[in-house]
Formats: sequence, structure tokens, C-alpha cells
Amino acid sequence: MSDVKTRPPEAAKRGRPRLDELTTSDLESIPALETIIGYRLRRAQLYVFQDFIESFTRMKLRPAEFSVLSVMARRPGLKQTEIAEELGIKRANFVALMDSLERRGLAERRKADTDKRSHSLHLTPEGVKFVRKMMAVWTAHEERLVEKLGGPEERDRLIELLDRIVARD
Amino acid sequence: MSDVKTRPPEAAKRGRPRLDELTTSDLESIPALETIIGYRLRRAQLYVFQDFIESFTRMKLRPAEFSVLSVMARRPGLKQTEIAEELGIKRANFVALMDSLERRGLAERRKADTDKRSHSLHLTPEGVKFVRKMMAVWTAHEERLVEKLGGPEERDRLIELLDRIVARD
DNA sequence: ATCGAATTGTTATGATACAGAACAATTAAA
DNA sequence: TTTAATTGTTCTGTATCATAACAATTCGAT
Repeated sequence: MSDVKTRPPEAAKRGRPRLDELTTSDLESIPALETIIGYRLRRAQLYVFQDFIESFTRMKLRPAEFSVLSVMARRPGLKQTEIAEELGIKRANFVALMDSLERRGLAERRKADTDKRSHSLHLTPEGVKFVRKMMAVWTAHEERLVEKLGGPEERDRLIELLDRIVARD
Repeated sequence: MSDVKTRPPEAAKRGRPRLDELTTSDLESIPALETIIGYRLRRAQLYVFQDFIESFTRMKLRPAEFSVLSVMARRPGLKQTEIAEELGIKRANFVALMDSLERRGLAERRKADTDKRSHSLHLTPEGVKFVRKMMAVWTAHEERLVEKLGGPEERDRLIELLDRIVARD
């Protein structure tokens, strides 16, 4: 009662493939997105970041900020550009990020006396305390992931494979 | 000649850790970013997308558009919302994306006669040809990645691990 | 020691990705 | 039939990311 144009009857039920497009015979060999590395990688990364973000909403901390605080905790005194480059953040975009951490009293820029252009970056005492809490939250998040993966060995396997992708040679 | 303030001499050389922050004794136990799943996942995903994007600049095709064309090729006739949801794209943001594909003559919205609200999405004949070329480019990209991973078995291992992460249960 | 080139932090700007609210047309449910 | 839900859409806001330009400073080659 609704089909006005002539058309194979089974094609009328929407949701069924219409084969009259121009035969998609060879297009049947198109890989499903499920088999595409980049697609799966992205979905997994989105999932992990989602969990991470939710874990840190209460602390008002975003992934990039987490990474910066981590580096400052382990290697205080690095210059802005050094940290930015290591984390793959453009130094132009690093400024606002560092401004925010400084405004919150978690980190500070110190004028380096050997090079008046650069700033060396450090956690404040308050920042140190913050990082301790941050790491506790992170540990819970990470353990959740390791469990989903099936144990620490699987985590290591995953990281090793990811390494191969990103290794430049 | 440059050190004005009293300070341990070795700390004067920038780049060396200053331990006078408030002892970071226990902070030494902070995990390096290299051991953090989310961080490694993100870096790997960025790398793969970078390669993908470069591969498709000539065709002026972005990852999201690739994924939409893929789905339309394999399962023509799906509604906008169905594709968007499957790909994790908000239907609001899907509109411009589909507009673009339609303007380029690669895809089209057909008014579904059973539900006047919805559109069923299809490749145009030109879109079919485009997808063939697209898949050739994609194959080269994917083979590059598989080689870096060390073979198809490693690719499968990776995908399986990524699956575990994103599997909801 | 000087002059041109490179570096550092910064600002400004634009492109893109992503999320939420609201709305009209239409369909489904009560 | 009235009410509620769905579909596509527009609008808007925010976060992310890249690029260009600039002043202050340092470095390098003479």
C-alpha cells in the first residue's frame, strides 16, 4: 500500500540491502570495521579515556594535566619545551595548561638563571600532595583495566604490541 | 657568577632533579608514563591515525568519513541514526558529515516510504567507485601496520586484547 | 666582540572534534 | 485522540590541535 514505484518486493522492507545500486559484488569483500586496526585502536582508546576522565572528574584533572604532573613529579626541573615535546604537546598549547596548574597552586615556573628565556618546572609542596592522591585514583583505574585484560602479563603483551606500532625505524 | 641565591651546587645545573622540593621520596614510586595503558594506547592510536590521515589526504577523506562509507558499502539502506550510533557519532554531528558526502556525490539520502521521518543511506554509483579506490589505499596502510606488528597473527593478538578492554560485561 | 640565526615562552587565530539543548515533523503508545 | 517517543536537524559551547608571528635571549660563525 506504500510502495508506489516498481521495485523488487523484498527491497521494500527497509534495512535489507538493495542490490540495484550498481552491483556491489566485489564490494562484498570490503573489510568490516571490526577488522581494522585503527578503528579498534580508537574505540579502545576512547573507552580507556572515558574511564580515566570519569575517574578524575572529582579532582578536576584531565589526561594531559595528569601526564604533565607525572613528568614533573619524576623529573623536576625540566623546561617547558622539554616536557611538551616529550608528551607530544605543542609548546604553544602547553602555556595555558601550565597556567592552569600554576593558578591552582600545584606547579610553578622558576626562572632558570643559566638561561633567562626558559622556565624550569616544578611541583609545589601542595602539588606533591595532590600527585599522591592522583596516583591513588590512577591505580584503581589501571587495576580495573588490567583485570579486564586478564592480568598483568596481558597488559605487558598489549603494551609490547603498541610499542611495535609506534617504534620508528 | 650566575648563582645568586644559596643553593646546593649540583642543583645549579638545570636539568638535574632538585630534591629540596619537599622530599619526593615516595614519589619515586610514581609509574613512568611508559607503563600506563591509556597513555600508550593514545600514542599508538595517534600514530596510526597520522598514517591513515596522510594516506588519505589526496582523496580528501577523513577517518570518520571512511568509516561511514564502509558501513554504507557493506550494509546499504541503514538509517542515519543507526549508522551514527554504531560508529559512536552523535546524530547531530552526523548531519554535516553526511551533507558533505552527499555534496560530493558519493552518497545519498533516500526518503524511506515506510517512515517519513527517516532517511535510508546509500552509496551512489560514483560512491561505489570511490570506495574501491579507498579500499586500495586502505589496504596499503593496513599492510604497513601489520608488518610493523610482525605479521597477521600479531595483528589478531592485538585486536583480541583491545576487544577485552572494550567488552562490556 | 659582533652580527645573523636559532631557541624559548607567549599570544592570537583558525580548524576540527565532540557533546547537549531545543525544535518540527512524524510515528507509536496510552 | 491525546500523549509520548523518535528522526533529522540547527544552534551553541567547549576542548583539542596546529600554525604563524613576536620579543627576549642565547648561540654560532666569523
